[in-house]
Amino acid sequence: MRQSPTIADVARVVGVSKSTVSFVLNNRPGVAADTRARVLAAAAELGFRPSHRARALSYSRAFALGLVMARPAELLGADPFFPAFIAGVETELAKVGHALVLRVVTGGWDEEADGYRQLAGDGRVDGVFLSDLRVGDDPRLELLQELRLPAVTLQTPDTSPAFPAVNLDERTGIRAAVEHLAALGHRRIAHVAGPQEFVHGHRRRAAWADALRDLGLPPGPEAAGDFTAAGGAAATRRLFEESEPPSAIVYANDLMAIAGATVAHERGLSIPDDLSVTGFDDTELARHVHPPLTTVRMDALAMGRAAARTLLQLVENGSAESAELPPTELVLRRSTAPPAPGGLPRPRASQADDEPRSTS
Amino acid sequence: MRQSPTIADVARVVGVSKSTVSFVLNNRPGVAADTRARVLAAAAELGFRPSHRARALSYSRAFALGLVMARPAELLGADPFFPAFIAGVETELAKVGHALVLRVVTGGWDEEADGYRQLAGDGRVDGVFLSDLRVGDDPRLELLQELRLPAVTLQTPDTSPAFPAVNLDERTGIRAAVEHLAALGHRRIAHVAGPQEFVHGHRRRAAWADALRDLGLPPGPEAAGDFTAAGGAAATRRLFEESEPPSAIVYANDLMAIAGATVAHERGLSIPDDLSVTGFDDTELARHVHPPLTTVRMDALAMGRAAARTLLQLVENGSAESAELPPTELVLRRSTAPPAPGGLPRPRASQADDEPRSTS
DNA sequence: GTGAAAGCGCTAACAC
DNA sequence: GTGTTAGCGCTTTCAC
Repeated sequence: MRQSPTIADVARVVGVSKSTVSFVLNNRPGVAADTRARVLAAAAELGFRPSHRARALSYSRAFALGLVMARPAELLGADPFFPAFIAGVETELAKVGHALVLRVVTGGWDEEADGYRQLAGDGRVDGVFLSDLRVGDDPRLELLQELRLPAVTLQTPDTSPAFPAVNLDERTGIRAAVEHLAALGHRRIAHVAGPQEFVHGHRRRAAWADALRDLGLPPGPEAAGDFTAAGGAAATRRLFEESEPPSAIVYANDLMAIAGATVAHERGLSIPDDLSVTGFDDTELARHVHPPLTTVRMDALAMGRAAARTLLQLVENGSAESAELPPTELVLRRSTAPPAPGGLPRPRASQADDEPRSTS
Repeated sequence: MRQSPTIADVARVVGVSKSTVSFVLNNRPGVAADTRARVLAAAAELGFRPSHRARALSYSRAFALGLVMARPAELLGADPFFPAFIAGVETELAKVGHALVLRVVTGGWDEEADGYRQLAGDGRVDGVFLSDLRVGDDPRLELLQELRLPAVTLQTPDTSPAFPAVNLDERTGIRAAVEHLAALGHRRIAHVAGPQEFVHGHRRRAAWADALRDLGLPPGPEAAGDFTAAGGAAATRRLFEESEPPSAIVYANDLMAIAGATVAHERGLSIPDDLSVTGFDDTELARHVHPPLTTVRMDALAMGRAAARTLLQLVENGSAESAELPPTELVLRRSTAPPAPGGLPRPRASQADDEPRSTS
């Protein structure tokens, strides 16, 4: 028990050869039932555990999948996505004995590219998850093909998809938010956007813009954010400097929405009476800020699970279908109300809104 | 370039043996300068990258370190600690070509123990980081010794330390918070604690209690939280039900503080006029809530870096010194002020704000 | 200085 | 059915 027992130890104890043991352990046919039983018994007896390292060398596989998180360090702690996503990924990987290896790069593209190059070159992983897809030609797509590293993208890129994707319909939830605000009487509905170079930032903005258009509302004012609280606060301040400030703001994530609401408070505005706001993500905190945040729920855990399953399949089979997740839904809380001039007495009687209510 | 070139390819090109190439690549002495140069040139030319898998098998080392995150899945996204900690760890590991492998366990102790067992048994990692240390005998300590898996703990356990630790002085920051509140005139300073079975939860509470005692103030009321927003809100409500509610609350983390402030708002209390609150962590959001949160800053990134360096050293040398991080500091913002002259106003008619916890 | 060969623990042809 | 043998790609002892 000082050294972990090997396949050879098991073979010696049973009195068979290594290959027989290997066959049994891998459930291969062609082993006498009796022998099989004795091998299994001996393996259990010795506490045999196959060496992952030896298997990896033999199979030329890492039995591990990789995730490169490229984020400025400040944002990492605030972003609710990765932890939940990772948890989802891991639950699937653990089932099949794969590991998740993580790289964090805080610098620019070069450092990020190096991250993938090392993961691939070292043979540390058999495939990677591609989050934060960039609009247009994401340079990582080409890089990964060059590296021959299988991947699954979060969201399908606009360009020809080289890899299977996990798709989350963000549009439906945002549209529901805009429709909800319009139904309350808002006509000047702004957007604080995420970075437009990212697919998710871009799509959320497009969903807002399209919803306004479809409702026959004028294009609302907008301000660029960066998904950070500081960026959301700054963007909100810019919106307030408009000649005609909005009566409602649709934020591209909860963090910016919460920071934006704070800016409003500090201007002496009351939410939702003077300004309605909506978020995106439905972070745990969303229901615990004042007022509780109306937001679009997205299931990062499910996304992680789906991504892991898809990537595992791709790695095993050489191909995999893209996965579709259920559409995002609007969660009504108390940060939205009719606009101030209308002055309707707020009919907010039933607010036990723990269940998402899709308005579509 | 179809197959990654091996040490044998390099040897053949140069016209030397594999072992010579190996010697050169590992900077071993005893190779003619000329030969060495030719080997290096050929390796560069071929784009040779040593196979991590083969090295791992030869050295019987994984060149990877592990982190098991044990958290209910729903809460993972809300916790600001892990992402920042991981970023810190990774910056150090990347430098020396090690990988970080992650396990997420959402179940109970059995699942967690299995996580460590698998990581060790598979030889996936050479050591692990132990976060969320439990007070008293943390069962993982014994488990890891049994598994012969090197570890570094975040905070030194109360019991005989079997592993080096990375120590963060949380006490100083909390004490500063209590002293700050006392200096403002508060005499009834409450605490919303983290789980007392965890070292960090326990120490933060102790720091608060000790500070009160040292200032000659009466022991304040307290309520148990669980580091989640929901738990912080519930604990805060319990404090308000005291016969003599506190005029200030020291929270064991920002998340609970923000949720607690929301509860206060909903009772019609104004922060900081009617109630002062302080947090712990200094998350990005802390400065972007209303009012900006006075809190204790802790540097999870630095903790990750220190932990990685310590664990690497332990794995290399077989022993390592514990590391001490700079003491936490109080960050003054606007959630603290002198107590209201008349004491705490009677809470407004309390609304039915016991939102059931979402389970998804 | 350099090469041959054994070994890390497993898989997989190919004989018997 | 089972054993023998040759890899997977690297390190390392030991001759030369």
